[in-house]
Amino acid sequence: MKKTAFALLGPTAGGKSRLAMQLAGAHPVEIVSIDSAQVYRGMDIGTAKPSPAERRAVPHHLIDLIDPTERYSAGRFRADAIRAVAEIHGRGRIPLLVGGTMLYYRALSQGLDELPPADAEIRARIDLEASSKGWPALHAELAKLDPKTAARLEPGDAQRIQRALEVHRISGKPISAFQVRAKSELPFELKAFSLVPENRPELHRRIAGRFDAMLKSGLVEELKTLRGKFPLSAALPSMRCVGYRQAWDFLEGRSSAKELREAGIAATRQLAKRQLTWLRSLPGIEPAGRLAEALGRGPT
RNA sequence: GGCCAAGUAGCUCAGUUGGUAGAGCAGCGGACUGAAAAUCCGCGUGUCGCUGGUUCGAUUCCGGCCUUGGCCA
Repeated sequence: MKKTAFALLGPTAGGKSRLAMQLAGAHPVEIVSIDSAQVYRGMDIGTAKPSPAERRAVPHHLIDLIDPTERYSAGRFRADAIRAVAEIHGRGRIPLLVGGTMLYYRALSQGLDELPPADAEIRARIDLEASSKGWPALHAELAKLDPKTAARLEPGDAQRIQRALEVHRISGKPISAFQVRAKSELPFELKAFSLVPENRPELHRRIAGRFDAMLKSGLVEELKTLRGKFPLSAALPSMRCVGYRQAWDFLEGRSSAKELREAGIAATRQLAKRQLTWLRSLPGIEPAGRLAEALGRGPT
């Protein structure tokens, strides 16, 4: 019989971490982060990482994996998460995956097809082409190589057009040939729950409150320190994270303190909205209210 | 108190030589396969400050009033 892992999903600032810590007080739980931003070392304030005290009280995994100059991926998350869950089971404890990066959750729960990994050099070359021709031209090129993928992508969807061209250049095959949605079995059972604030105004209040708290705790200072320590650029995935992107503009003198606050809060709301869209589309997710009960009875 | 300017979408503003109006941002919905806190798509009725007048018709022209900012007392 397969062992079980639990997942707690929800929009940012929705109270997931708090609930997770609470549950960890009552059950032998270790937390696995499902968070594409908490993987960066040194990005603590803006990603609302659990505090050192919380991490001492309850083991947390998949946090602080890479420097902000590096890149992570959904594929790597899937492998890392499967390994972390196995280790926790090996210790006779319960894995609780907590986070809001829904692509990572889906990659874990539904699997990923075997695609060639990213290639920084090819991406740089495609970026260069795009800057002279524009993305619609590259979309037209893609239409010749991979009509199926081109048909489902918008001519302005830079990121996906680039990925599709990248896969073709690496493998000589269209990305659609890889995307067969192969069934990939997880070595454990995964039960997912979602925590969503009662209403939108409440969520928005929490988001504003939390962003103000981040500014007060020194989000801008944190970024300034990171910029002194690493050769960062605004194009890096780490620097596109909510809060850091806006703080970057502020440090570059492109926005005022007031604009930083407003843009940061708006970006967080938009993130939360996308997370809610994901949550509505994902199958088999139960309300978080049932999680405590499930942990209590679940055979681990 | 006098003079001047501005009052149009939640915000910043454009516009209508008189035929009831549109951008950006915000917001809302959606998509999503190794960058995903990313990337992209769709959605715009609002007493055009209030009130009289002129007019077939006023958000637009004229008068008065109100509010805000500036200058002068």
